[in-house]
Amino acid sequence: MREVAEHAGVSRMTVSRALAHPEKVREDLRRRVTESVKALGYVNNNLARSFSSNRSDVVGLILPSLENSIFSQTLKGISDFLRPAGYQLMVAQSGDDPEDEERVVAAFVAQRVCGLILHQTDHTPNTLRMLKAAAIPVVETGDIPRHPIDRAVSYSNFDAAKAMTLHLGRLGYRKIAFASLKRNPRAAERKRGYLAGLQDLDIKVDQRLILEVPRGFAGGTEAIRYLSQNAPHADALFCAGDVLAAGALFECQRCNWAVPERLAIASFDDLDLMQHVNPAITSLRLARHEIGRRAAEMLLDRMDDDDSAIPVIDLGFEIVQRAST
Amino acid sequence: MREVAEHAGVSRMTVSRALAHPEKVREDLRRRVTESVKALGYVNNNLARSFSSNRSDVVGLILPSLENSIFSQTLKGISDFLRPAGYQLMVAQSGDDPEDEERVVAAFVAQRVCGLILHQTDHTPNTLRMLKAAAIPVVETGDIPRHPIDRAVSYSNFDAAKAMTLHLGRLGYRKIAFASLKRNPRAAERKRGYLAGLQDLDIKVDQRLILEVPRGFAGGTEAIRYLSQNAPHADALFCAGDVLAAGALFECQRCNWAVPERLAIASFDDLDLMQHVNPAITSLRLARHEIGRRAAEMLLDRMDDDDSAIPVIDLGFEIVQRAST
DNA sequence: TTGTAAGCGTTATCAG
DNA sequence: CTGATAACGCTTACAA
Repeated sequence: MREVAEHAGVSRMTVSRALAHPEKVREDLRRRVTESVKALGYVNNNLARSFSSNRSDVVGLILPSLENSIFSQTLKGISDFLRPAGYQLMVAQSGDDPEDEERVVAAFVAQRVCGLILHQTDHTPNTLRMLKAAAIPVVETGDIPRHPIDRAVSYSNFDAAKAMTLHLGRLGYRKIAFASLKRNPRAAERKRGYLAGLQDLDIKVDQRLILEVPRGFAGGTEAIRYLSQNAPHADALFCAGDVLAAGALFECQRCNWAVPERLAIASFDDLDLMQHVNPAITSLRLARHEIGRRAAEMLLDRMDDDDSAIPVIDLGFEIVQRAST
Repeated sequence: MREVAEHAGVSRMTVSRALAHPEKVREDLRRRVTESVKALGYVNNNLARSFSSNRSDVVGLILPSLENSIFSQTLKGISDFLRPAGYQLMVAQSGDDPEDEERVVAAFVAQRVCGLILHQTDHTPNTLRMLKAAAIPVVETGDIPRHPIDRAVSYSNFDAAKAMTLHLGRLGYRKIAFASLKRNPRAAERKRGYLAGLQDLDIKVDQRLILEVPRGFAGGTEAIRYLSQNAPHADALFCAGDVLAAGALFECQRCNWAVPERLAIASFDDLDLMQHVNPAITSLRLARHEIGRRAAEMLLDRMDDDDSAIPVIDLGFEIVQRAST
């Protein structure tokens, strides 16, 4: 920057101002500066800037998993909003383990991120302490948290699962099976919603209809195999996981189980895939991209000390009825 | 840090050393420092550290798209390697546009990332200039670059597509259609490979069999509709895109086109999906997670000024023959 | 092995 | 609107 200042015949301070607050510098000087910057190929040192001003423009994002397409949508939503606003995005995964999350939060706080988006609502006491001490805005976004740290943008896993269960009940299904995922707090909430839905429908819980399977297509395959052996009376299967339902459908095709006649299938996430398979799968549409966008927006508002907004935004969901139910 | 130093009764320098090079501090002092750190809840300021030492521990990653599951795999591979090594990951997307990439590179260079992984091999002159000026290690990874900037870890889109075309030829298919993606340099390379394969097979190029479709399942649907109207003589369809092939298969199911009897389908990427659909789809298995891991590894080697490694690593591919061909 | 002093490149502050 | 000066919190280099 010193070189630029000399080249333009002004002080370093003027260069700094011309770059950060152009409106505070007289037109002619500003032009001389920008020309010198270009001539010398000067690249601002953001590290020094952040350090000096004690405020960085890097947002941290912690996702349960980096290779899950449903999180990619949120990631993109966040990035789409952040980048035009001049912010950078740092990512890491927590594997849905609060201890892992704690380590990442520690690293991000050390990195002095200016804000944090957490796709998780369970945190260790240490994480909460660090976040409080760091005093940076935080937006949670995997579920509607019971005790939000700061702000939250999400849908309610409980409400969505309950609504789908009621929907299946309204369609006449009574032996509704539920396939959940192990060690996944959001899937656990969905299971709670499913159980609440059954209660509203006056259907007694049948433990044989509640399963836990691994994630991915293979989990869906497993679910169908389990049902055909242990619970052939099931008339519908509600899958808590993204691609479980598709895996289940593919296995039904192989077993010649007609969907929805032999078994109806409903899914929790409306991936593109759901509307292209045969038959198309009934699912819950969640505004995952929008959640990311809004979370980023909220974070930026928070950085400007805008306390006006509602602390928790529930973006809801939509049941998309298709041929599989 | 001053507070920690006072609390532990040592100099700030000793604290710094105890944290960065524990082996260079006597046991008892080291313990006093770590205890003070814990007692005061001190979090190291990585910004100041990076700024002062003029070397950050943040790696930049630029992907064509953030919401594509095939890139997620690479992203995860990178993250899995970087995080245990104590590095952070900053991500952004380029939309396969070299101009966009240039903007992101500029931002990342300003941020003083210690290395860069680019999932792209076409760059603007300005990007190259910046990268050279910044003198940071760069690993390219979307294809085998003709003129690598620094290092590269990838497979060859050309080789893979050619091999699959030859494979289809060997199976007896002669009217092999190819579905490519618009504005995607990697798909363009794959098309070149397809054409080279045809030549080796002594099959004359039939322009009616070469299509360009939008990405996603819908593109596959479109490909089948196009073929049934304009090129019903096609006996195989080789899809250049990740989910195109699945979309095509689903449309075949709806049209009652038997796969592979009426039309064989081959895919470029071996997503999990490919082995679960009916029939399972023949595809090219690319070590996407491994590419990420190796790219990160190479980057870290480069930072230690390790010039020993081979500049370009071709991780190859594997043809997975399944029921669809 | 530990401590001292200087400086990294920028912005905040205040004076002109 | 512009410029001089002093931080910012850490590490490097050197001295003890």
